[in-house]
Amino acid sequence: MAESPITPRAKDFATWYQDVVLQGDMAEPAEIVKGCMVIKPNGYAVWEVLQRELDQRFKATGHQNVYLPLLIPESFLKKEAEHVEGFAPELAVVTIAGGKKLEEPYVIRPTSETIVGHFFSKWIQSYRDLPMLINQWANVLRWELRTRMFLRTTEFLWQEGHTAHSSHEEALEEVVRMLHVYGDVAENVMAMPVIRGVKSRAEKFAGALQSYSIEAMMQNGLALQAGTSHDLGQNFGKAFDVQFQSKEGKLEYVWQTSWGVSTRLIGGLIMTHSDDKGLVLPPKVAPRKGVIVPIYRKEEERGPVMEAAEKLALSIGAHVDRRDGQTPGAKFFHWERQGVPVVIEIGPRDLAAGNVVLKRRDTGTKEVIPQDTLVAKFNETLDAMQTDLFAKARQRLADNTVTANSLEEVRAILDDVTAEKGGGKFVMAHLKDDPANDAMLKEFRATVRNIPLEDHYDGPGKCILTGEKVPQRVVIAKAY
RNA sequence: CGGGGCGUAGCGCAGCCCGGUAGCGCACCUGCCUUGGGCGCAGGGGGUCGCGUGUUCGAAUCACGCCGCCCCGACCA
Repeated sequence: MAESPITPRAKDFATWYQDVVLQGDMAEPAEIVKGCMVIKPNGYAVWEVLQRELDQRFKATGHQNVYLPLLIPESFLKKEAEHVEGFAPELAVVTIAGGKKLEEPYVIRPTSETIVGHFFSKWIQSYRDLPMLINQWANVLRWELRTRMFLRTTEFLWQEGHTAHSSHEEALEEVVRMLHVYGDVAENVMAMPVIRGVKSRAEKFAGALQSYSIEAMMQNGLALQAGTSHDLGQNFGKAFDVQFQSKEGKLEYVWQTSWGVSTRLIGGLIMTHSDDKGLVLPPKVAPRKGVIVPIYRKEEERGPVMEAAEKLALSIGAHVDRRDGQTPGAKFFHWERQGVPVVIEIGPRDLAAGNVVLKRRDTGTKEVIPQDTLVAKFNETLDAMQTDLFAKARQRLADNTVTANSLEEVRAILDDVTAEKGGGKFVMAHLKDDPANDAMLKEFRATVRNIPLEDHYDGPGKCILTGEKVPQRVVIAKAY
């Protein structure tokens, strides 16, 4: 594709984000389908890495994958009052199929709790069938008013775990366990620090007793909900009659959970690490960790250089940029924009000296090293970059998290923040968990992101709105 | 859905106000030459000007309608 300049973050953060996605060849707007995007090979490869990392962890915690229908009978949605109310505005409905009007319309799944409820009721009879631990990798569709690639599109890819348990305690353990799986992948794979916490009542999932989330901070200080895990209580169990016979022989409703992360993670990844030169991918999610750019001047140099390049590539599993007619300079720019962690140059001079040149994407540092140390140095550089990216992001989170002890302070901090200007903050304040209080924050377009599990900033205090004593501070921020 | 911007070659744009049959840069193709951070020169291919209707002898250009994209808000993973 044609490669244009990237708008600097400081000038226009939203445009910068778009430029990075486009220039990194991650995705593009579907254009012919409103609100949808095409995830291109580079973007999909990152998704595959995330899928693999997550799926491994799901399996390790006892879950199995299934696939459920895309179409859900409309009546299903209505069985859980709060659920239908929450999703009704964003549903797409199929009313005609096979040339005939359907007796009962289907909705295209916005999520699968209802259809899971139906099948759980078929599959579960006894406590021996519990816990039931399933997950599905799927697409879902929500008619969004405003879309941004990866962050919010009408159709997106995600994973939704659904589990049923015999007790609330066990279900809650599951909810928290999966929240920590998400936190682990976010921090240790994506190098994206997150705050694990409980959603406020106003922000919880429609139909859940309680929702948990991991919240990340983007480079402009805005929050991104990067994953959610819900305690569904017995709400869907009751709506879909999911009962089991206990050891004691009593019929009881199951306790369910659901949890999900989506392709939105890729948006978070981009807005956490990338810079004005383009995409920056932490080594652990980079589909291509290293690329070798061969350099030769004369035709007789070409053979030996290519040979050395191929051999080195094999030793570290790197890709050789064999394209002819492209100058090395053009190739460097190309791979830089693709976020490749390490680019290795090898030319006649290196060949003569037995060296290679190693360039690290995030710091831009170049190092000349002996060829026989490449494997070690390459891996070491990847590790260092992974560690440094996380440290840098964590520092940014710390630097932009502040405390406030009154509504006025919160306002002063958040009032003038927009996505364009950047400079958003996470404000830690005491606030009672009451939807009426969340509503007060709307005035400056902020929301309660979550109530952290780890007590980041002191203990109990007085609610900045009502003066009531509350156990801890909550995270207030503007969000995507 | 409200406000703003935009839609002309694969990409970025000019032309539109003042109607006369489409141009520039990059990319692409051919040849030569080059290659350690976006090589150069020469030649060449490619567009029913987002869609529709209307006004006109004639519409990229004017009018009306529609569609899509981006930004800002309300809604949301």
